[in-house]
Amino acid sequence: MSSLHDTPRGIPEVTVARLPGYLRALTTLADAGQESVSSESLAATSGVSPSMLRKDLSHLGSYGVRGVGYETSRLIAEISAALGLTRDWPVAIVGMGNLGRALAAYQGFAVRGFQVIALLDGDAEVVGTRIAGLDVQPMADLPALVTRSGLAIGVIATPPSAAQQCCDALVAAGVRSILNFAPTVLAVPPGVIVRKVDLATELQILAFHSHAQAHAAHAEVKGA
Amino acid sequence: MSSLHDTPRGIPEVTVARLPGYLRALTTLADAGQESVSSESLAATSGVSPSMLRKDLSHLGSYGVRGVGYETSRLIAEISAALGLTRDWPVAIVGMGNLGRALAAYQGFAVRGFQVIALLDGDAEVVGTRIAGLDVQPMADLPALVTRSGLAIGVIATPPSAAQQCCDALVAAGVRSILNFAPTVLAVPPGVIVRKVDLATELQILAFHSHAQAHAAHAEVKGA
DNA sequence: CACTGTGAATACCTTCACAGCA
DNA sequence: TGCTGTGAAGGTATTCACAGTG
Repeated sequence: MSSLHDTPRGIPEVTVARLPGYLRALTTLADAGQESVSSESLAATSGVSPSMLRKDLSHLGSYGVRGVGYETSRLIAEISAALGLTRDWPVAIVGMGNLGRALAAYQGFAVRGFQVIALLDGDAEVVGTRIAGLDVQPMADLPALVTRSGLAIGVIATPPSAAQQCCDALVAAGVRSILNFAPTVLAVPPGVIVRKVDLATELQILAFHSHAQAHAAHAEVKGA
Repeated sequence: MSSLHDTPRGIPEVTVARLPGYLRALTTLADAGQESVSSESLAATSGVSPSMLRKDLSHLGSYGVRGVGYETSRLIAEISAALGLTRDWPVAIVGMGNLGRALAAYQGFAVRGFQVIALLDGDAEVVGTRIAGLDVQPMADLPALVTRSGLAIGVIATPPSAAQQCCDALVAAGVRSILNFAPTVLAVPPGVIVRKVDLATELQILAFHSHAQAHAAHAEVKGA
């Protein structure tokens, strides 16, 4: 029943990755005053198929009502609980270059429960400067941040050459969840989870499709 | 043989998504002077299994030498060609809020072949202001950008409420590849490809794992 | 009756294991 | 001999189709 791709609580990784989308769709519906929603309608809003939505939700439990649908507020509560959004998650950003500063200034982290509590940099020149209302701290402060502030999530925004070293420092301090913006493959011990965000990769994937399409269009013209 | 998940040239979507990673690993190796690399070594650098790497590369053709490995420069050329990186891809960013400005300032787009040629905004107040060396243009300029500059990739960095409208404008102007930073599901006609980058989603996935781990640790303490 | 929850079927992706070739 | 390229096997994810139920 449970497999290698299942998470500790038996929820498949792919399902976990889709839950935030459902949560967002539900929040939108709830804000609009909808108290109940069918799998068909919620699936459409979330951009997935109704059967996939139902299968995903079935991993959390049976929170729907047959013949009716899902109670919006109930489902929001259940998904939030499953994702662990009932508590706050302190975040630290490591690397105050172009990207790090952009991330610090961008208010996208200030969503439900996530808060940037510290900015760090390995360069003594940068430490102590003030960015987006926070004093940049040295890497040596990491253990104290974990102990005192419960830091759980680290964001790596360093150049690729420094990423592994910063990752090691985060892991050594006790951070178990890392969001990596550096274009590098990070090596981490078991139990530490890394997710990667890479603009260059995304653009190259888009380029492939534009390229393929231009090709196809050209072939069509030649064939006609 | 070919399936629904295959791209026009018969390369599976998952493979396309991994090619940029191989390309980066290869570039690193080439810069270090390595002229040849085995699937085992390249796979390790790219963070995948050797068999997956070989299967992926086999979709592009037979560019390896049995008993030896892959010639670094040759493979770089072949993957670049497959991804369509042999030409330039002009990019426009739509939405000059917090995120859009951060993206415009961040030099992450300035990788091989990608160049931000225009910044756009729907707000007349913002149009005409200068950001990161470019004058912000009105949305009405989109068709001309596509015609005159060959704009092919649009980046949406607007608030979610404006995202669909901007997406429609991009599509109407002829843009077929969209990178969406807004937390919304975009509806697009067939032939248009959308990729999504969402910090909130990434953080929530990480929260799930931290949460699950805290749970597991707690259970262990109780059980002991 | 309408819609959920779920076994069964299908499609897809990854890994295995080895044939084939420099 | 050593490593690639690939059919076959195994495992995962998605869709189908319908039994179950408020």
